Amino acid sequence: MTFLSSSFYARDVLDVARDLIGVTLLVDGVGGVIVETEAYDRDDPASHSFRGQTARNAVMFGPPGHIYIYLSYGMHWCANVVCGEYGRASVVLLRAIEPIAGIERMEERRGVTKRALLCSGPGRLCQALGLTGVQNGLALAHPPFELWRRAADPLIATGPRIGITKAVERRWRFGWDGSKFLSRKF
DNA sequence: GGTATGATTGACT
DNA sequence: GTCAATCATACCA
Repeated sequence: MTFLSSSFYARDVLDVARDLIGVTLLVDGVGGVIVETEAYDRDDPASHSFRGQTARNAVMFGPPGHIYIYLSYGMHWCANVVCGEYGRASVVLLRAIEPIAGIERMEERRGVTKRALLCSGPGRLCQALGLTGVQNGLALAHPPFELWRRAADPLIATGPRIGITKAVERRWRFGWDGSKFLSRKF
């Protein structure tokens, strides 16, 4: 197993979204295998970056390989990986993880023990891993983050993104086909 | 200053 | 399946 290099993120957002499936993500040693992602690009009406740079989405316009975290619906944090060349303002939303390490810590944070409810969904994932606005803008190449290149070669499912009202026709959702830890079936 | 909206979730029928 | 919670953000006046 080896760490993901910084060049991994400086590619087309669709490729990164697909290649992140099967990657192990740990935050302070807590996490598991990414099983579901979504891509958001600059020329994408569903993306936060579509209308240009603001205070909230500034991290999206920075260097790739950093994490963009925002508060959704006033309650839930959502985490994204910045992709493409500097300023491209494209990101991959992390939607679900198969819990592997630090299960007890995740159960404490989530208040549930059912394995499939720990990290299946962007808000749940952030709560389980302890991600909030505090980590917004941090580089994934440094602690508390660890991203290990995937060992297996998963069968990838694709489909329309969840919870959006614009550009709904784009099939920019990626997942590990058949995983029990998806936020929803494909 | 006012208001509509939202990359969600959990509770409930 | 439906729906409320809860508030930062974006946009308009």
